[in-house]
Amino acid sequence: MQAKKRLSEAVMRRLPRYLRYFTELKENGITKISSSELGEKMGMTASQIRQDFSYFGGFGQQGYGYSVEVLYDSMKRILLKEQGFTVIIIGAGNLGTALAKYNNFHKRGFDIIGIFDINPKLIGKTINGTEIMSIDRLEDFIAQHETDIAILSLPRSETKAIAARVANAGVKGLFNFSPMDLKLPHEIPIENVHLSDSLMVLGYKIKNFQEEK
Amino acid sequence: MQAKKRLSEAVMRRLPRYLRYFTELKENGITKISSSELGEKMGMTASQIRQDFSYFGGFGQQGYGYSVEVLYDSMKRILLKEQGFTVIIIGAGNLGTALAKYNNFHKRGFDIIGIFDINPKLIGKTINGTEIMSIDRLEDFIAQHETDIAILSLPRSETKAIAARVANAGVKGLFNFSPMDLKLPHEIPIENVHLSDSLMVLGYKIKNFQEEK
DNA sequence: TAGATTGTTAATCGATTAACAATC
DNA sequence: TAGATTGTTAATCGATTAACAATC
Repeated sequence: MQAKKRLSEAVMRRLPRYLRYFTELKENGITKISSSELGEKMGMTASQIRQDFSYFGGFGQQGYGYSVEVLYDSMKRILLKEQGFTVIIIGAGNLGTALAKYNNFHKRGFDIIGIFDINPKLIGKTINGTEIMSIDRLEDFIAQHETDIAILSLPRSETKAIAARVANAGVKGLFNFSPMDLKLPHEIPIENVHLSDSLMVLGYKIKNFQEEK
Repeated sequence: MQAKKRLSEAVMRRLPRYLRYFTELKENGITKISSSELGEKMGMTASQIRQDFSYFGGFGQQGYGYSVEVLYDSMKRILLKEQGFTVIIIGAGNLGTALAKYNNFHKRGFDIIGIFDINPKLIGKTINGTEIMSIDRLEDFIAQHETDIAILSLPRSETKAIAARVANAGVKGLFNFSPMDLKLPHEIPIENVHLSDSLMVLGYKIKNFQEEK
């Protein structure tokens, strides 16, 4: 076991997928697995799996394989925070509302503690027990409730300004749904979900898949 | 100008981002740009941009740079279909409804021609002018309306079976929102949007970003 | 102990960057 | 024509795969 170089982006993006598979194995009562069995299941090489795990010092035992329990616990510890992450949603439109009601976030340890909108008609209503507040109360709320993540489900035109406000107020990371590359002066981690981009990639693949036949 | 080897996945995934920037340049009335200026704007090297474009034979003129008009038209032609893509949404829950109302898909040439659900209370209602139909009519509808893409915004437990049904019925690609890796017997292009995975990546980045300071 | 499978080092493959000749 | 900037070839970098010694 040894400390290795900084985890690469490629490996990091595979971690949630590992966690999904470990959860499934656990639920199915499987207690041990080898890198080659896991590779078969996940559609990747055994070598890559062992290489990935070695970034964390390795989770297995030579000659035996991996304990699913150890895999699951280790990956959870690596990816999640003990107390969970606190999340606010800014923009209670269709998408914001859908995300507020999306149960998988909560299951994974992401707790929605506040929702904000500019529309007076929405303010005061609740979604899944969380109140929609005026965007004016944003800084105030963040000052009073430690907030890890702000989900930005806003019109493109509003996104940059609101992103700067929450970053200044002390939010630690942004989950952005606007079709733009968000860059901030005050540097914090940002994850962009570009739905139209993904759909266009699919469209391109379809066009090419057809042509190949 | 020459036909080159098959476009790599990495380059392909950058194409929608190029299109976004070309659209913006056009809207701002900029008519020409060099690879170094574009690289600066997009946060990538001029070399990578020229290399990427060369997969399509190159869009520029030596000594001059690139015509924004040419860039925009070329990328649109590469990514989109003349008549647009036809899309159905399966699952009219919170997420499905939000996607049906999401204007950016339509702007990019993806037209929602049908919505399906199993819930009798929803059937017959319309979202943005599109009727919600019973899932029983799925095969029937696809047979009558050429359907490029099915968006799957369904419970995890339903996803696999419905995916197989639409693939069999002749849909050409799947846009899957369930937190699972969809594999089908009948091989067609699939794009997965794993929102929880992305959020976990953000969580991991936040944890590490904090530690580094 | 013998067999199995890891963790790690080495080899390969692919993607990005640098350099430069071609040419507008 | 001279200057600029492309398209492309070569060099570098990083990620994946293969091989194998360590060891349970």
